[in-house]
Amino acid sequence: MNLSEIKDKPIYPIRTAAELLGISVHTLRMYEREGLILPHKTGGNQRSYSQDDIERIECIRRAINESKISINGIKTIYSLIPCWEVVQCSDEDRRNCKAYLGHTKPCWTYNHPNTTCENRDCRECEVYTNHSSCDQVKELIRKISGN
Amino acid sequence: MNLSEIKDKPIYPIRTAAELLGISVHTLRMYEREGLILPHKTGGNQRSYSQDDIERIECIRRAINESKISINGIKTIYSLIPCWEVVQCSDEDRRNCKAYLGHTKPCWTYNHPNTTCENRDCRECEVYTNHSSCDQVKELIRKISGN
DNA sequence: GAAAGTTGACATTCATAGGTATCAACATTT
DNA sequence: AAATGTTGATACCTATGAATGTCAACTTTC
Repeated sequence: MNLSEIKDKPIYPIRTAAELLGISVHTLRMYEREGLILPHKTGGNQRSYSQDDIERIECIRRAINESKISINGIKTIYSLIPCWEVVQCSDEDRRNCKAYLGHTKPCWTYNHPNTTCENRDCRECEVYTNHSSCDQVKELIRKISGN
Repeated sequence: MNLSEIKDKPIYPIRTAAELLGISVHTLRMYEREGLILPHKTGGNQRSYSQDDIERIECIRRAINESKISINGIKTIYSLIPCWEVVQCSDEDRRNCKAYLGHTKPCWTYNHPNTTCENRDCRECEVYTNHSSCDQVKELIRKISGN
């Protein structure tokens, strides 16, 4: 198992994750309801957080507490990620895709029937895993421009 | 004079603009200090608002009041506009450009010495004039992707 | 089987962002 | 000349977003 796989291993139950982050269990569920995070679930539907999840949530909390970006602001920023370039979906897919067309919710909060994304697990998708900070979002926008 | 020139004619002093928008004079100055708007100035350094300015501010207020995006969130979203593709600046320009590299403030809030932008008036620039809403920002990101 | 998890609802606390008000000293507009 | 504008500071209000707590009924974990 390589490093990136280790970091994505779900190891912390919700209470432990909350303690590590210094926030309440309630808040973690709220972030999930808002579509900011996609924690692993056990067979019995219990949340389980990886080291990557912890770092992602720390990043989100910096945006809220230090950069003073509201949760709806973060959702909007995530919705601007050019996911279609990452997954290289078809023009046909794009024409019907709420994530491609919209600008309010992250792409990973939508169902994607009949598209390239329908068989992909958003949790594993680079759009989700590599873009927790504004920094990374802008880097992608720079990268896709021009070619 | 064509329609777009008429709509950009500075005609309202700050008090009138505030009344049209139903907000205080103070709030208008605050939006400007935050870098959300660039009103015209008279020879005597007094603000003067055009119809375009009014519409832009209405758009910003919808983002704040309806979409619940904080001012810092709006600034961050504006900072993601791929301005470099609009003005077609050089690679050299980009390497030294705070707007290209950063992700906290709109490009029109920076000075741009020794770049394509240094002789451009940001007020007239399409980056500023055509991207007051998230809708328009995303549309540009879609447009620049892939070619 | 005890501890910790689940969803959903509801009530509440706390901090602060967004917006207002006022002052002074001064400049511009009409 | 009077009205309206400027910057900058300072103090203040208030609406609300972020976060917490609790309860019930139930399930999963260890």
